[in-house]
Amino acid sequence: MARSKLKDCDINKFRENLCDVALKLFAERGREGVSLRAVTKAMGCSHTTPYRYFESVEAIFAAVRSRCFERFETFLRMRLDPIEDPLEAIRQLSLSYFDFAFRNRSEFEVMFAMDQPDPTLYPESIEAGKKAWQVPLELSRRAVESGALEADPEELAHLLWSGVHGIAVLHLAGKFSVGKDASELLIPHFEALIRAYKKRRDP
Amino acid sequence: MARSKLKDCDINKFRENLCDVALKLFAERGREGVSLRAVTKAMGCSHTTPYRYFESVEAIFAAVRSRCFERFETFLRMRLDPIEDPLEAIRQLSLSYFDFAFRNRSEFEVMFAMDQPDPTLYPESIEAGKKAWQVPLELSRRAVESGALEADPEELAHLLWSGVHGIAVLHLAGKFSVGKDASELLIPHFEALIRAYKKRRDP
DNA sequence: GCGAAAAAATTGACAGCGTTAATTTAACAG
DNA sequence: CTGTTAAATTAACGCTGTCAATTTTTTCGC
Repeated sequence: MARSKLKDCDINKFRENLCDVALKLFAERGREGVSLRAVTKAMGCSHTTPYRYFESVEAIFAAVRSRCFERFETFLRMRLDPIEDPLEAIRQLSLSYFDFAFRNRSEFEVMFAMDQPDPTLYPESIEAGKKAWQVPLELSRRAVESGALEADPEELAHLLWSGVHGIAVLHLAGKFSVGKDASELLIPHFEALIRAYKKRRDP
Repeated sequence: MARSKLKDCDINKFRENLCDVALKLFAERGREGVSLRAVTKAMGCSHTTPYRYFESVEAIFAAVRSRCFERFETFLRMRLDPIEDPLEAIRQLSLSYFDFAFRNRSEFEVMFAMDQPDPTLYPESIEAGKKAWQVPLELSRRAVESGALEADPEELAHLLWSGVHGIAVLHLAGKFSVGKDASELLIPHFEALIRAYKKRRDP
């Protein structure tokens, strides 16, 4: 047994505090403005202190990523839980997903950036992502079980998720600068998906 | 008139050469391995020379981005042009889009990263993006005009694009690590879109 | 409580990054 | 060849993450 004088509680306290500060800086300065040195300065400690609690700055961002996924999931559930009608809930998921991405841009970026290190290195981060993924999955299951849609719930959830995600990231990357606004695509996407998986009267 | 001794030809020569080297480094070392200093070292000039031809490293990446979009468009057209059937072409677009993203990851990242500077600062880059965007748009138009599908071509193209794009970026971000493989989603996505926009016999 | 041992945090240094200013080299006209 | 201008270079600055050496703080046996 490692005779560490550092109790788990203290470790987590520091890590949580660091993540809190990082999230605050995200909101204030954006992703670019958040570095190891910037965060530690905001915390009031030296820039090497985190190395006692994290392996590297990548590990730090992985922890922050987990927090973001938790916040993301909470945000979605808060909006979707009150909605009873399964299809209306799916519609609202699209809008809420985009809404979060738009209003918490930095968090969204750190969650879904393409230049992440191998996620399997940070299981905690994967776990948080999986938990958030349950939201669209549960919604799809509900829609299928209620008889509103006819589909493999997992496939439906994947298409719902990736479709909305594509709209969100293309918007954030500025690729919709011409023509349609991204938010105008959310409803057509929702409607097309419903049309594609609507239960037919007679096959 | 600016009495610059630097002919436009020479300017473009340098810029093109720099982009070529950057693309080569992309393939060799990935996006992370490409910096101003790394590129200039590979070119055999000092790290400040590009400042005579570009305003900043952001401007450099904007130029590289344009090149990537051109290569992307060429790649897609090469695969799609021989295909006559409009629906089969759309199917192939999904596969080819993903294929490019998977095999030219760094280029795809620099094209679609969420942390890009305001794209309106680099009109050339926007223009290249718009040109590539014509590919799915033309395909959608063809599918509608041929009577295979019934849709607003622009809306259809947007949903086709964003759907496939979402699958690609979620895959590259490692968010499909559990369960389904990304490429298994491309066909369901294609089929759902076709189902949603298939012309009905009797309305 | 005190001194020794261990833990935690700090400082200092390093290589890399983008950027700017000062300097040197190259090119060209008269 | 000379003087002027363009082009490229070197030097420096502040920033980044990381590692090693050092100092401060905490803990524990006596």
